[in-house]
Amino acid sequence: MTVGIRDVARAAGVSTATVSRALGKGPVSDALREQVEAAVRATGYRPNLSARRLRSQSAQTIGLIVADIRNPFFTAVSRAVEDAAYQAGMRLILCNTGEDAEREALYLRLMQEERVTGVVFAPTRRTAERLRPEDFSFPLVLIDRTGPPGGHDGVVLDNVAAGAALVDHLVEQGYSRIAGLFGSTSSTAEERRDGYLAAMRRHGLAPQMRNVPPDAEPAQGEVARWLAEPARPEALIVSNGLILMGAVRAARAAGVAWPGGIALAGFDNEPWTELVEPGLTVIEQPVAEIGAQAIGLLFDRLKTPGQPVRKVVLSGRLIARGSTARR
Amino acid sequence: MTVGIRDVARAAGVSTATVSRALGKGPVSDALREQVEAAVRATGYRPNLSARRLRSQSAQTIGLIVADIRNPFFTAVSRAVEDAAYQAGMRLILCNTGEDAEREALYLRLMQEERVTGVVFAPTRRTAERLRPEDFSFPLVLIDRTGPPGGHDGVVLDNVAAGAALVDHLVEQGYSRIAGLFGSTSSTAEERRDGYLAAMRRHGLAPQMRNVPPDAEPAQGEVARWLAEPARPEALIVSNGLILMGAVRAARAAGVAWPGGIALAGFDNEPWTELVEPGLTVIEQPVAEIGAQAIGLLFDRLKTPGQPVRKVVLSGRLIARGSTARR
DNA sequence: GGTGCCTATGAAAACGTTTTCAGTCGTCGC
DNA sequence: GCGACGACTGAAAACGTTTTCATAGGCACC
Repeated sequence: MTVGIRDVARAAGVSTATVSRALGKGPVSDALREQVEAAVRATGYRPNLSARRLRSQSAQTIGLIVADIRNPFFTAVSRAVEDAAYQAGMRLILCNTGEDAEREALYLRLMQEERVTGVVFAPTRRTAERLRPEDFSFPLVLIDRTGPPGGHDGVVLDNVAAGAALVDHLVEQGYSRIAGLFGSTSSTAEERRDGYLAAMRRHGLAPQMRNVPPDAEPAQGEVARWLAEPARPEALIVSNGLILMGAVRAARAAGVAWPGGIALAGFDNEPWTELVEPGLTVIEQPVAEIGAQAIGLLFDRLKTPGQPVRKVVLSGRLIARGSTARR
Repeated sequence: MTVGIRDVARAAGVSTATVSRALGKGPVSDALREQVEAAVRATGYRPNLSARRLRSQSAQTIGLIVADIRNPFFTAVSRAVEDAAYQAGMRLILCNTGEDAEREALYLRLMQEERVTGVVFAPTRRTAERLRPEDFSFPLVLIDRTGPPGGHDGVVLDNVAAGAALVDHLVEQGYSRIAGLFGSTSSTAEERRDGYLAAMRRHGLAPQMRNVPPDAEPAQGEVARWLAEPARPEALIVSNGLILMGAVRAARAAGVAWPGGIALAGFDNEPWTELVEPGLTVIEQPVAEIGAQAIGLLFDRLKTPGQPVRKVVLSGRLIARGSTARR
């Protein structure tokens, strides 16, 4: 029915071993190699990757597990990962967990069954904590969020510094009643909060913090309530792009302008943060670099399995815009 | 080394066939099934999917090939496709082509080699034209863009109607010098242009059209030039979300306000189109529905291979905002 | 009590490759 | 001219499953 390597071998008048070598990198005479290539063209042969993987015990596949591909941060990172992967001749399996620990476990199990070459994973805090390297037969690189030290390679933003940078910037612009709204499921949000807290203390200011599931709708609700309270803060720092969107929606809905009604600053330099008027002050993450570094760490570990666990910490860049104009 | 089905069989005191049946749906006595499950737990056995696929000739995998996952339209669709796929017990392989015909061909070949169950594909116009069903051994469902009639199942927006709806809306709002800027690589843009053209003729207005590669930067450049010309149009209709972003950037950069300087309308109800001030009038596409329908068509065809080719045409929804306020 | 059928099970074949192993042939060095 | 060696090739094993095929046992029916 479907044409296999034996059909090609027969057409070329050689053995299947020779066909395999001609298509791979084995030693074959030029004459036979041409015969084989002609036979491949004639028969329209396409190798069966399942069979190849089974025999060669190498999947040439990397898995990408993120919370939600619609989060622009993950979208951008995934594109970088995909580029790097396909450039190395690997395919990409994509999984969305929706921040659900059960689905995370499910997909990790799937990766084991696929016998993937490696996995790039942005875990929830809960999963990150119980992630034990010895449970996995492939390199696991964590992005955005990190586990306990010494566990897995990872590439993250310097979140503490970034959180502090936003506070410093706002203080410099003349704000003092600076509140923080942070995501409740990731270690990333925690670190940004820690940076916020430390900087507030350093400036001798009273922190004011809340937590919220890291999505636009819950954030919008929380900010709406907050804006309605009598002691509304002068400025609000939020811990990711989706929460920032929720905050902007809430402010619009309540008729509160920024920075006049409340100054806004957050994370992720998504295109729209510039287009909103006034533009939003954000910490830009080097998304492409994060994806590329993750694949780099992964390949390094494949090459040198025994090397010590590495954590690449990248710096964010503060982009000051109108939303935090001088008070 | 790694634990296989024979190890489980040995541990359970049964044959590998019984283990396979116990894990699948074959007929096994309750007693043995429990023994097998215990053995699986004890050994930590994980089936090898490559082997399973090879033997069972069923990959349980669907491929998704889009131009760029960072295009929010594709992001949203991909999420819907992924949800539906995993719900059906299938995995998703993601490919970005960057509107490059060569990569499209590469990835289609990859899908053949993976022996995937089916593929959801948003082809460029050039590839769509030469897409012949008999070249593929799996169902291929086209989304967003469509090929020659009768070729493959597909789900698309009613682009002609949508393009016309934007014109009608602008005319109703009092505009007459309405220009159109359309993407140059997809049949979708062509159809939207056709709708634009037809509606302009119907209203007795003179069309004014340009083409541009469907990305933000080229669009920004083109719109910037256009805005600088003496006979600037009163209104501009653009054919997708990225081009709309380029247009907005160009207008901002040139200090041209909307709708005063130029009215703007486009496609894709992305979150930021609402947050920009004034908000942008767009045609909203039912993205989740498109993804779900694509998987639906795919499964239908697997079940009933011989049925006639179907094309699902979904209607867009006009969301009128300030960018096209009455003139 | 024999015949036939149905269910549960195991042995072994099969899936389509890559890789090992054992040559074969020509060439080189002496 | 002969042994060793190297480069190329083919036969067959191997990868880890599922599936086919055969068989054993139990049960119903006459």
